[in-house]
Amino acid sequence: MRKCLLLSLMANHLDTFFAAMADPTRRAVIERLTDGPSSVSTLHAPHDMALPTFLRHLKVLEASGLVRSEKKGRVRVVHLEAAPMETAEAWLRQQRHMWKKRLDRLGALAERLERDRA
Amino acid sequence: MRKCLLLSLMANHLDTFFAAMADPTRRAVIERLTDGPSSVSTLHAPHDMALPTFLRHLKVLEASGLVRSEKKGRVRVVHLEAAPMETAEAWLRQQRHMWKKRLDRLGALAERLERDRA
DNA sequence: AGATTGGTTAGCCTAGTTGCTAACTGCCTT
DNA sequence: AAGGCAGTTAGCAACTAGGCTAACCAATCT
Repeated sequence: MRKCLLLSLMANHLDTFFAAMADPTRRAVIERLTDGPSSVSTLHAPHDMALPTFLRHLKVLEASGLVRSEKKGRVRVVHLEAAPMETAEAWLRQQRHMWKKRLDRLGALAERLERDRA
Repeated sequence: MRKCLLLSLMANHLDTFFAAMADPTRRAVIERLTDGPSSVSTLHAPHDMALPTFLRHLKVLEASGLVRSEKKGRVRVVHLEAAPMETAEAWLRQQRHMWKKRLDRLGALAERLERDRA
């Protein structure tokens, strides 16, 4: 029961995380933030879109937990939060691991058959 | 120029990959497929939705390259394709790496300041 | 105080996604 | 050949996503 709750929470996180990453603008923001916090308008500058539109991308990132921000005076400073990325990476690694394990079992089986035939 | 083309191709792959992963039904299918290929209706069984709806999820997965399928007689067999997952995992790892490197630089700087103050 | 800068809210539009049902094709079994 | 099973196509409704403009705070600069 406990585990089920945990899993569904994580599922929800994966939902918002992957959805957040599915947009090139948002991935570019993430890349940009890996070398340090930055203000909204600085982040906005290289992107050819209206500021309100861009702001909504930031909100999506923030809602997914990938990014946090606080306001100092009239400028809002945004910074990266690595934890959700680790969660997702772990999930992917897990899937690949399962997949590889199965292929190994399959390989072993093939080898056994080969040996038996000889 | 060549690199730019490559990057934009990858960007496009990341788009479709992350979008594909943003849905719990589709992630469940991926998990299921890690332990072997399976037919459409077998994959469908545990999901409480109409078959045509489910089929579209499969199409999304196939379009993103995560999955391939071929038809044998009247049944279509679906199997996992690990490469796109590796690409995405690599991208995430890269971002985390950049982030960590920056934190290290920051740590070193702090340490230097500390030393100077002493 | 008034103008400027940085961000925010509200509202609109278009395109795409996710669910459904109904009807159809094409292979297999009897 | 008839029936059923596996999948597919077409078309509809509800909702979300991503873009825009216009108008609006609130902090700073002159």
